[in-house]
Amino acid sequence: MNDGGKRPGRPPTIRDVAELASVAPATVSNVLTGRRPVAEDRKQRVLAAVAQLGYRPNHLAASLRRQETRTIGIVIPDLTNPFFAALVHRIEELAAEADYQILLMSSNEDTEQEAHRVEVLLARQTDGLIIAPARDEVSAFAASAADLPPTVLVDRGFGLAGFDTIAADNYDAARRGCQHLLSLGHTDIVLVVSDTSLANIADRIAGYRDALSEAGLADRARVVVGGFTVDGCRGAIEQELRRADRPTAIFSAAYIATLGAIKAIRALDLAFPDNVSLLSFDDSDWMTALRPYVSAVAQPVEEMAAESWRLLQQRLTGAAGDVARVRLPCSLQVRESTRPPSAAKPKRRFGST
Amino acid sequence: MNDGGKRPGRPPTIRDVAELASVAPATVSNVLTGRRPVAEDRKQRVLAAVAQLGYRPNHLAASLRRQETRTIGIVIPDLTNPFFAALVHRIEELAAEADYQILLMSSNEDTEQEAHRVEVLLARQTDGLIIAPARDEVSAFAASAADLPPTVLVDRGFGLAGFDTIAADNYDAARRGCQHLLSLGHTDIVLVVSDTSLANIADRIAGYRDALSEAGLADRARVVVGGFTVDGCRGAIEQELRRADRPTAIFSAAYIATLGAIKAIRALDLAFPDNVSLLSFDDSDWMTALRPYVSAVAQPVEEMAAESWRLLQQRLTGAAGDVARVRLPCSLQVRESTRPPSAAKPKRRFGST
DNA sequence: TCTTGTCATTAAATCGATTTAACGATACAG
DNA sequence: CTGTATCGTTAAATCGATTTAATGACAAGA
Repeated sequence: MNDGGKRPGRPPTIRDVAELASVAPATVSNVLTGRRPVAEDRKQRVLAAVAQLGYRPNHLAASLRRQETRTIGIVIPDLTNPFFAALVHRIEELAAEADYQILLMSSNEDTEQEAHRVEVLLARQTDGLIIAPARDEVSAFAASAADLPPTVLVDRGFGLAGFDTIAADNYDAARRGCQHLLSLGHTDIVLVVSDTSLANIADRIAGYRDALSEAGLADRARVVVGGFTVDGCRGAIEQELRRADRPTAIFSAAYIATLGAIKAIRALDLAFPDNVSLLSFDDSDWMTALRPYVSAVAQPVEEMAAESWRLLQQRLTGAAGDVARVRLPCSLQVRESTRPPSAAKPKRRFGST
Repeated sequence: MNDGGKRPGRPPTIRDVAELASVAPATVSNVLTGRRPVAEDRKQRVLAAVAQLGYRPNHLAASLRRQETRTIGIVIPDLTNPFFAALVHRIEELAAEADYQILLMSSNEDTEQEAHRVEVLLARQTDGLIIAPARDEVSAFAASAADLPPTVLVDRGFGLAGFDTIAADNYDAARRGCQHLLSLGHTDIVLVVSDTSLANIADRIAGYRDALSEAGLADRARVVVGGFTVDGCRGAIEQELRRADRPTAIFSAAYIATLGAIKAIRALDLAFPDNVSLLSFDDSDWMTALRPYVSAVAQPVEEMAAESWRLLQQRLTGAAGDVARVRLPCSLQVRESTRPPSAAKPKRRFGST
């Protein structure tokens, strides 16, 4: 409200505060940062001046001098994917508690955009980076780990040299999911994935295949690629469901694949689990809102976020040792959409519409 | 890879580049920013030096000098709400195109946290702010509009003095939604909201009430408050559904309320639209994945994001005039969950589980 | 030949903080 | 009473860029 008559139109600087309190700028700094002791009376004068001027330290200047921005960059493929939204949400929360802020960028699953965004973050002197890479190669976003500030890779790029990496145990999760379906008696299980080029997905495929092999059904593996859109997945799944040897179970190995699967089943006037069992990778509130509850493999998003932040913070404070590789276990939520295959395969129609 | 022998361990500065190219730092700046002309031969020398050293301008230093950070702060109540996730996603995309980066913060629906986050953003010299406030008063996050850089308020705080504000036309949307239900013959329509203190919600309630009044059913209005959690909403709705005079239609006026409503209906072994019609505020992919498709009032998220960015950018470039107030229309998606009330009110059980 | 003007170039000032190093005052040991 | 240590204080240097203002070279005009 009252600018004390200093420098009209511009926010007050540490110099203004110093002048008003009749001390040196360094003293103001010492009061505010608490780095060095300041006599009580001067401290009060400074505090009063700060209050009177409504002084707010320019974080930019401090960052430049300190060579530390307390900013971390986060790059994710797509914020509209609830998995990444939840991840970012939690990381932001944890970072804020430690007085770190986040610069958020989406790569839109595109390596070129990703590389550009990382470049921008580097220019902005972010203290650290948390990246969920679009691809599993470092070359996509940096020449090498050495070119980057402390960086942790989450969800993708697991095990890349020089980085702390965190991912869900996709292999184990897919294997257990498939075993669950096998234990129900399914032998025709289609795995629906978005894209095969990601290690994540490759792991899920491997887990699925291994579970089948262990059951002596290696030759029954059927993997369908639906792409990164709901409609793409839906189309691919519809095609499978139209075949004469229709699968008795669908294991949708991605968030969009699940949406696509549900829509496909519905589009063909089929029902789960009556006509096909459905198992989803990625859990959400909707799984228990849908009519028969949808069984799902739940990724430990919160833990992935927590672990990402923990590892990054360790590096930031120099308390880190060798690069860490953390695999976090998924949990299998058996609900209603997975049941033994019905021998008759009845085709049920709906009353509505 | 090769640091040219300059300053080991520290990234090269403009001085290093200048020295290597045998020019003044100012010349390097002029080459890189293109603000003043530089002779071709020197320009080439500079560019070569930049490439050799792997020089990357320190954005912090530039920001400090230019008094412009090309950073905008975004504060939203909750990133796990798909509405806000989509909003942020789109704004980030648009901002990136204009070479602006975003600092993202969640207020967690809490005004204290919100005020603190805004304070942090101010200290960081963000050029502009986009806020979806936790409450509709300015006092929650600033003494007044004058204390803030160019700021637009989106979704909430519509019409607050001194700000560009953008919101969906909640009143009209709720009114039309209710009219739709009325036109189907419903007279017992319960409106479920999260919280009544928000203007947004008040508008929805008003639209709902007005639609009822216009139909001469003012006294039939029933508004249920479920809070900000799915379970809270579910509980509140279950209670309504258990009453003897069970409503024939539920209008869930928020994302969580819809989830709660669906879960409540299911928990009581009821079905929509057979036992109760269901109309959702906020659309999503899931609405057409659920068994009977869920009718919904769709908020224009993309447009809200676009308009937010457009207005902010106008202010940033000084091209703006009076504060703008933009109401964007919602669209009513009539699908399968809304139907005429059945006279018999049959209680249908599911076969499964 | 001597201005006058133009233009690329650069030395120096600047942005707003923090940190270093120097300083002066006081307290204490010898 | 002198010499040393301690401690709060501050002038000045610093972070790494941009911008201002001054410089010098050269061309055109008188």
